[in-house]
Amino acid sequence: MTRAPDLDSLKLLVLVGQLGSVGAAAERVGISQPTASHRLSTLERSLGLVLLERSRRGSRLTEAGHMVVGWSQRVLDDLAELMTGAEALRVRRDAELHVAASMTIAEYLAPSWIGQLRGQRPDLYVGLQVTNSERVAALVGSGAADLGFIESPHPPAGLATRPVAHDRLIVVVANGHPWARRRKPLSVEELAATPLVVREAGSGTRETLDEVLGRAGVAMAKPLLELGSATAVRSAVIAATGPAVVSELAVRTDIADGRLAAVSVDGLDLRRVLRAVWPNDRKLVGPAAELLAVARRR
Amino acid sequence: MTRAPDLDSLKLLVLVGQLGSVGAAAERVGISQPTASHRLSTLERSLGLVLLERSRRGSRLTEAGHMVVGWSQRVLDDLAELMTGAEALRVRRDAELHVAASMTIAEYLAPSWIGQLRGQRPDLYVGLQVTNSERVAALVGSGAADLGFIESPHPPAGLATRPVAHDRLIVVVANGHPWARRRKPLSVEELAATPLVVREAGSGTRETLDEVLGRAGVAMAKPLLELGSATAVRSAVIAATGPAVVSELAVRTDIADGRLAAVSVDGLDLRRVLRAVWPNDRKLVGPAAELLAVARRR
DNA sequence: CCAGGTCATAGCGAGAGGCTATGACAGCGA
DNA sequence: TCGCTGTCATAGCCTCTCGCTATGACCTGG
Repeated sequence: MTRAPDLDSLKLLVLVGQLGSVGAAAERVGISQPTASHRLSTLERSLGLVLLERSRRGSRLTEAGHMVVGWSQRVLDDLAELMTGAEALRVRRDAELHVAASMTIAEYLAPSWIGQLRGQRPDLYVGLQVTNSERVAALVGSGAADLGFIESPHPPAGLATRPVAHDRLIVVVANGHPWARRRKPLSVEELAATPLVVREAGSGTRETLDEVLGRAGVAMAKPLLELGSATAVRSAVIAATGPAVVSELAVRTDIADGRLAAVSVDGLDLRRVLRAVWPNDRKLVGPAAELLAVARRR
Repeated sequence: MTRAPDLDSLKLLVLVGQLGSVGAAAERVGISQPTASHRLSTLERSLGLVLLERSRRGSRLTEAGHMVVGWSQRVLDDLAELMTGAEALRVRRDAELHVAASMTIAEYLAPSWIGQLRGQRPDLYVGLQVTNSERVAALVGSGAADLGFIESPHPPAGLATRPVAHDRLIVVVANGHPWARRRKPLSVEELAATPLVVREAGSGTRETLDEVLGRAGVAMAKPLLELGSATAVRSAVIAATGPAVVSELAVRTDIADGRLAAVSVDGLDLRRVLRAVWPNDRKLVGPAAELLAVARRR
């Protein structure tokens, strides 16, 4: 059984690939050259692969090394998001820029935005508060937050607002599920009649779903399961608990590589706009304006 | 300075979230309850967040805990791909199913496919050989590989073939680059006249690019830089070395969250079909057929 | 009020992983 | 041809992390 490699070694490997030398990579991460050498050997042993072609004039990645670097890169990128996200949650109190966001945005978009902003301004501390869209509006309105991001269908009155991204709720099922092989879209009635795995009442995702179904003139069946985060819903679907309705942001990669199947529903528009909000009377300046610019590009 | 959390602790946290108890999660990963308890405390301290709400009847995730679990989930998923990928490279020799794939497919799609197949058949060992599309065809033709995946524009003669996915090369630039703010698409001539960061000659990506440009009647300028993997190209673009042409698979997430900008090119069709290939005379059976099925669904 | 469940603390032992010092070897210039 | 410089590897030591067991403190339910 191969144990999980530690992240520092992966980072080291990536650096060796970029810098072409074990010693240089060691210096970059602040460890001695022998230590780096030893760590890389350990990594190779633990993966059972030769990753580096060592010579007296430096080290180059082998074929396998290139592959592992590619995979490591993604692990490390995601880890960086985790770290910036965690930091933003942590420094909430005494940050220079106070951001409030609804859950989906906070989980899938905000860390990346904040990370990019901090790439431009490394000494800027950003605080992130996550609540539901209604409370985001209140926080921005009261000045407790400088900038908010909401997923609510109704832009709140009294606040300046601007769309930053689009999102769509989708019906997903595990691969074994009969719906995965359907060729015809589901009817709204069929969907409404089926017990689903959904987010808990009060969440933006759930609200959107209820409202869209209501507008289509149907009432949702009693949920199969109510869960407190998109991640939990996703896990339940993968475990084949049943169909679910969830933001495409949460399952984008699962669908891209076939782990989950998206089921289209006839005549149901589950798109929604993700918006930035800020106090109406103030023009956005400084870090808040920069963050908005980062969020808006794309 | 917050150090990188170790992956085992993240996994433990995810399990606590699912199982609702520290002890149960500890048992699941094969460590003692006190050890798990201690590790979780360490994780909380290192992130500076309270992740669990402990009670005498179990432990529940806090708000911050939910966020961290979501971010961790993605780190762990990527790590799982790394591990299956590495294993597939390692057991190449004595695997029960021999797969050969070109680089882009091997890096971005194959680990997920193999992971899903191994989810169904845990004791099946899959070996992965990565080379260029031409050699993949040769390996399959000679029987050295049971199933191949190629990104070449010309399906090789004498082999059964079936499309499994689509891919597209795209022009990407860093956000500061002038092209990032363009509203008009680039002309083919403009693109061809600009030195680009590209994959090395001989790679499927480079071949596709050369061929498409040739068909459009232009010749590519001398490359700014030639690199040996899509990951390296991506890094160069992020470092603002210059524009690059790379598979969308490599930069999908970067574009989705605005780290890189895609530039459209007028009248250039850079789509390509990714195909499975296998010997013409044999009907696919067993693991090879199963893997093809996994790759084809979506 | 005890039984069975939870999580936390204490103390100990082993091993991972850090460091410095040194060796081996290739390439380059004098 | 002979150092000089730069590469990576090995050896030996020491620290501190992280695992374990044993135990405590505390709810909940019978």
